[in-house]
Formats: sequence, structure tokens, C-alpha cells
Amino acid sequence: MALFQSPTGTKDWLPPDSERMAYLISNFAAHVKLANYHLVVSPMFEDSGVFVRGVGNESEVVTKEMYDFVDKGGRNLALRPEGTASIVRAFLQHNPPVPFKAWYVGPSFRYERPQAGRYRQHHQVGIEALGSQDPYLDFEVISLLVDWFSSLGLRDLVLKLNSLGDENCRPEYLTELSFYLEQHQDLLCPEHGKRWQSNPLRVLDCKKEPCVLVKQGAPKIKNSLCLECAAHLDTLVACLDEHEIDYVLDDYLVRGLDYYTRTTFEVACNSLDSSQNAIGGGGRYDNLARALGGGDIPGIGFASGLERVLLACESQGIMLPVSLPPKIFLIDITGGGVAAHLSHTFRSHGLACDRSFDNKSLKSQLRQADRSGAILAVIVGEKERAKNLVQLRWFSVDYEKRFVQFLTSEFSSVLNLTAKRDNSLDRIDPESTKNIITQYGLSSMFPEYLLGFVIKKFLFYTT
RNA sequence: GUGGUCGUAGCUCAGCUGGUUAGAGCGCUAGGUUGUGGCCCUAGAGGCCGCGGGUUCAAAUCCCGUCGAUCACCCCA
Repeated sequence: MALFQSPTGTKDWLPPDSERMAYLISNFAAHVKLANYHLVVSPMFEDSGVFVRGVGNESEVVTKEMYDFVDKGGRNLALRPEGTASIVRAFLQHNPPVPFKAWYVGPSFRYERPQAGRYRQHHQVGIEALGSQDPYLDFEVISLLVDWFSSLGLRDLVLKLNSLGDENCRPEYLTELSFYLEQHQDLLCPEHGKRWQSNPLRVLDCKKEPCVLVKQGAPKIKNSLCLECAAHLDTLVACLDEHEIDYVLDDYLVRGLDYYTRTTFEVACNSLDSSQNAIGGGGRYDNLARALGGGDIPGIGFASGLERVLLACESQGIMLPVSLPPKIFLIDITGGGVAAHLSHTFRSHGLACDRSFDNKSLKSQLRQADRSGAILAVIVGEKERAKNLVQLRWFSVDYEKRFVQFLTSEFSSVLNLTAKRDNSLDRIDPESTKNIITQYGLSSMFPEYLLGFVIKKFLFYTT
């Protein structure tokens, strides 16, 4: 047992999982770039006020889950519990032209008990679009999320959609809801029986039997929406219909961040058995900028938890690509200097290769080469070094055959190209090189100065 | 913050109701005639049995605490 281990709720990402995560990130970046979103990197900690005023001092995320601390200068800071508030803070600080379309990736921190798909440090990708109230922007954001998931191959997803209204209609609804809850407070679950007043909407999110029964008769927000909010939702829904993006209208989709107005949405993955099956979620936050001291800057965005997306892919047998090992492994039994030289040269030509260290035995190095997944070992011993040759050893008969075929059929064109492209190789004349290769056997001994070029060309042809 | 389950080698796990120097498979390292991988054979390294306390002649084993993991609640990605 190591003296130290990663703190509760955090984990180390090692290959191959780390590579799957890297793949998800670059895949996501390419995806949102199609819609002209650009990367914003904001600090992982902010003035606590950014979250208290932004996310909401009533929300659980702020009241009991925030990693806050006082720094050496007496500042009240907090590790970011989510990404949106930071992006809006950055927007207000720099005042870029609108619409401002940003994507981000990075860790978020919440002090809570870890379980399947929930960590104290987790990683999100997300986008935020600021400066427009257009419902077609809602469509763009939601479709980007849904389409990204389907492009990964995920199935069994449910898009839940709701509108929470705005400052015109929500207060009325809340009054109505509170009135209803007050009448039924004795029937609520023990927790909400006393706490429903602080945030009546939260009761709608409760999954306990008593609350579920009560909320069935509760007034629904969709019946209270003002004309503008109703029209906004109608346009969005019609656009989703038109593009055959399936959704479920969910009157109880409230979400725990206080800044949401109008559109809220969430994508749940049914193949995840755990109760943490939301792999992405977001909504519109037309009042957030004002809460952070800015003007009336509307916005909408989503975040998606990478750990959960990876779990979802795993549960559906989706194999995300990991980077392959180099195809070439250098074996040097003269001490290691030749491998240093050859690997340096190979890499300068863009050829990936690996080698062993510590002057291991030939057998040991070959074993390492084979296990590494390489298809070719380039071997140099004293005999080879004396003649400036290397020995090629293919790990499969198939590759060896193809290489011989390649040399015989492509031989003259390879050498012509060599002479044109690289002046340092102009001493190669086709006839004498052919003699050398014939002399040593096509696929075993090989002149060192031809190696990089020919191998590169061969690998290009075979892949 | 509340509750259930579980902590033995890098990994997956044996170790019965307490009883000698704690085991297996996989992985790792090195050998199997002087320079050739994969299969096979041999050997080796690697464990304060999570940590601390208690019961006992004796604890990996029983009891308590603690830390960690895991699952659920709450909430969220």
C-alpha cells in the first residue's frame, strides 16, 4: 500500500482510459467547431461570489457541496463546481462581441459522497452561447449535444425538455405552487414537509413516494407560461420535431442550479443502471449575467460529464479508439548509442518508434518489442554496425511477404523519389543499392541510410 | 451529511469454525550453451493481510474505532 493515495472522490487516469478521455475531448472540440464555438479556458477557482450569486445561494451545489477556502491573501475563493458561471464571469470581464459562442473542458469540484458516475473532481465538456434569446439558438445548443452523443454511437438516450418561464410568469407560478404545497404540506416527505418554502420547485424533483403523489396534482408550469415564454418553447419544439430529434416534455425537470430560465434540458442514458444516468444537461440563463453584476445578457449552454459518457459508452460496448503503439522497435545490442541515433533520425522524419534502455540482452529486447505491439524490429549488433547495416525482423510472416513484394515492385520508383526529395541521399544509385539488397537478402539485412525512407514509404503503402 | 457491503502481491482472488517462515493464476524480471520474440520449462523479485487499538498463550481470521473503496439516499455531469 502506497504511503499516499488520491483523495476521496478523485482518481488517476491512466492508459488506456486516459486516451479514451482524450479522444472524447478532441472529438467534442471538432464537433462544436462545426458550429463555430471556440475554446475558452477559465480558472479552476473563482471568487466564491461568482458561484454564490451565479449558481444560487439556495442551491445544494453552493450550500453544501462547494470546495471553498480562504487563500493567503484573505480572499474567499472556491474551486468551480460547474462551468457556466465562470464563462459568464469571463464574458462580463472582457465584453467580447455577441453572439459569443464558447466551448470548454476541464475539471469541476463538488464536495459530496462519491458513487457510480459521481466524483468530487469530475470532468466536463460544454458550450455556452451568450447574447441571444433566439429559440433557434436553443435548438442549436440542444442539437449539438444530442448529435454529439449519437455520433459517438450512443443509443437508448432520452432528451427531457421543460420550460421554467421567466421573471414575468415564474413568480406567479411559484405563488400558485406554494399555495398548493402549503395545503398539502402534511403529505410531503419528511424533508420537504418543512423545507418546501425555501425552494418550492425542488419538491417537483423529489422522487420519494409522498412527494410524488402530491406533485401529481400540483399546478404545472406549462399552464402558467406567459405568451413570450410559450412562444419560445413552441418554436423550439417545432424545430426539434422538424429535425426528428426525439424529446420528452417533463414538467418536473427542474434542475438544481438556480439560474435557469425558460428552456431546461437533460439527456439521460437508459443503459446506465446507476441513478446517475444523466450524461448531459443544461438550459437557458437569461438572468445570470445580471446576477453577476452585468447587463441583460441572455445565454444558453450545456455541460456533459466525461466520466459518465465513458461509462455510457462502456455499458453499450462502444469501443473508443486508443492510440496504437509505434510499429517500429529499435534493438541495439552495442550499448544503446545506435538506437539513440536511429530513433532520433526516425522521429525527425515523422516515424514513430520505441526502443529499450539499460542495455538489455537481445532476447529481452526482442521480447519487449513483441509485447509492445510493434510489427517490425530493427536490430543492430556489432556486425551490423561495422558495415552500416541493420537487420529487419518482421513479427508476422504476412508483413515480411508484403515488404519483399514492395521492394521488388516499387524498387525503382522508391529510389527515384529518394534522389529527388533528399539531397543527402543522392549518393544512392539504384543499381548498387539493388546489389546490396540482393546480396544480403531482401528482407533481412538492410543499408542503414535507406532505412527511414523505405520503411516510411512501405508503412504508408500498407496502411 | 445518513445507511448497506467490502479492504490479503501490480491485477483477479484462495486462506474452513483463531494455531508454525501467508498462497495460486495472470503480469513483471532473468535464465533454458557463446546474437534472435510469441509456446513450453526453471528460477527470482514483489505483501507491516488498509491503519490503530482490544480480546487471547496465539489474530489475515474475533471485537471496537478509523481511513479508503463501493452501492443507495440527497443532489448533480
